Amino acid sequence: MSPATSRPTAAAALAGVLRTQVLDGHLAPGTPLREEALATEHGLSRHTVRSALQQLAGERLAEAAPFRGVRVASLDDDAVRSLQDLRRAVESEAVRLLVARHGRAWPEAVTDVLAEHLASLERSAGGEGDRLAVLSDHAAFHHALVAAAGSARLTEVSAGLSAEVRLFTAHLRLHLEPAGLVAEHRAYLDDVRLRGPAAVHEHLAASQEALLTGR
Amino acid sequence: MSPATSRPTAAAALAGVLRTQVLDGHLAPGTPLREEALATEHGLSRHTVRSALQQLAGERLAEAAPFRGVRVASLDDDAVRSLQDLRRAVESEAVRLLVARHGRAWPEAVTDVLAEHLASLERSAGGEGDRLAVLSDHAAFHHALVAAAGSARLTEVSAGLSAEVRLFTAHLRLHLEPAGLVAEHRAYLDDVRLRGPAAVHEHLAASQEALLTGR
DNA sequence: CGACCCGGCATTGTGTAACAATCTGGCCGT
DNA sequence: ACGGCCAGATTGTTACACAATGCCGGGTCG
Repeated sequence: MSPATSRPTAAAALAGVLRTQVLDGHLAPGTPLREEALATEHGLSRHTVRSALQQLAGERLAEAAPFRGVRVASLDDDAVRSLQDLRRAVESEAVRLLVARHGRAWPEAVTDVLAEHLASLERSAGGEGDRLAVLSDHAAFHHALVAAAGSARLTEVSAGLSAEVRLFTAHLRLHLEPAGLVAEHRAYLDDVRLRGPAAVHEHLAASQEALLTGR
Repeated sequence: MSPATSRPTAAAALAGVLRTQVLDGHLAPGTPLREEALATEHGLSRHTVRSALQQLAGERLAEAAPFRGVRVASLDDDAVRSLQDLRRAVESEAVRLLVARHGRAWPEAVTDVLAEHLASLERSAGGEGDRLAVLSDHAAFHHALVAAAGSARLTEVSAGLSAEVRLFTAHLRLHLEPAGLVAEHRAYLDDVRLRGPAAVHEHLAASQEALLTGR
C-alpha cells in the first residue's frame, strides 16, 4: 500500500493520498471531506472523488452519512472498546495458529521479520521526536505478527485495524511514551511465543487502558 | 438489512436488491455484473450502479477488478480456509466474552433469541425443501451467537462473514443435510456454553470439512 | 427570553452525454 | 499452431445540470 499515488485508476490514487493524509494525522477526526473542494484541489471530477471517498469509508478511515457527506473517522470510548474486541479476536487467533503450528520455536523467517519491525520501531523511537514514524512502526508490528499466521483474511482485517489504531493514536491527547512502547513490545514478542493467546489478551488490555485514558 | 429496497439513496437500494439476489443464489459466483445492463434494467444511471457495485464489493459479496468490472464473489479452497480462520477468530472471541461474563448460565434474553433461531432453522429444515431458508437461518444463528457478545465490531464482521457463508453454501454441489444441520447446531449451542471457544473450534473445523468436500 | 418555523444557501445524490483507457475475442499471416 | 493485431465491448473519467436533503440564520410567537 506504500505508493499512495500511481494506481491504475484516478479514484484509487486519490484514495491513496487521502489515506496517507489521514494516517499521518494531517486531518483531524471529524473533519468533513468536501467533494467539490477535493475535486478542484486534485483536478478531478466530483464522481471520482466520490468513488475515492466511498473507498475510504469502506476502510473505516472515514465515516459516510447519506446527504451529509464523508468525515474523517473518529472513535468514542465504546468504539475503542469494540475495536479492541476485534483486535483481540484476530491477533489471538493468529497467535494461536502460530503456536499450534510451531510451538515455542517459531521459524527464523518469522522471528526475523518481527525482530526487524521491532528494530525499526526502536530506531524511530530513538530518533528525534518523529511521533508519526513510531505509530506507523507500532501498527506495522502488530500487523506483521498477524500476517505471520499466513491467513489472508486475518491479515487483511488486521491491516485495517492497524490503520485505525494508527489514526486514533495520531490524535491522542496524551502521547504514548516511545521508550515504553518499545520495551513493551519487545517483552510482548517473547511473551507471546511462550504463552500464546493469553499474552495477547494482556497486551491488548493494557493497550486499551492507554488508549482510553490518553484520549 | 431486511428491506432490500426503500433506502435513503437509490444506490443503496440497488445494492440491497443485488445483495438479496446474490444471497439467494440467483446469480452464480463469477457472474459479471455489467453496469450498462443493470442501469437500463433498474432505470438508473451508470454512476449510481457503479456506486452500488462498489458497496457490494466492499462487503465481499462481489469482486472488483480495475477495467474488468465486478463479478459475484467466488471462493476457492484457500479462500474458504482463510474465511474459516476469520470466522473462528470472531466467533471464538465472542463466545469467550460470553463465558467470561456469564459462565455457563447465560441470561435468558440471550438463550431465548438463540433458541428462537434454532426453532426457525428447524421449521425451515422440516418444511418442504426450501434450501435457501435453511441456509439463511443457519447464517443468522451464527451471527446471533456473535451478536450476543455485545461487541459492535465483532457483530459487524460476523454479519459479513455470515453473508459470505450463505452465498457460498447456496452454490454447494453437495447440499448440506438440513436435519443433520439442525442437530449439529442444537448440540453446538449446548456445547459452546459448557466448553466455550474449544467447542467453536470443533464446530468450525467440522463445518470447514463439509464446505470443502461439498463444493 | 426561549422555542419554533421558515427560508435561502451549501452540499450531496442522480441523470445525461460524451470520450478516453483498457480489456476481450477473433482474424490474420507466418 | 503460434503470436500479433484490430474492432467491439466494457469500464474509467469528465462536464454540466438539476433534484433532494441538510444546515444555519433570522424572524415570529408565546
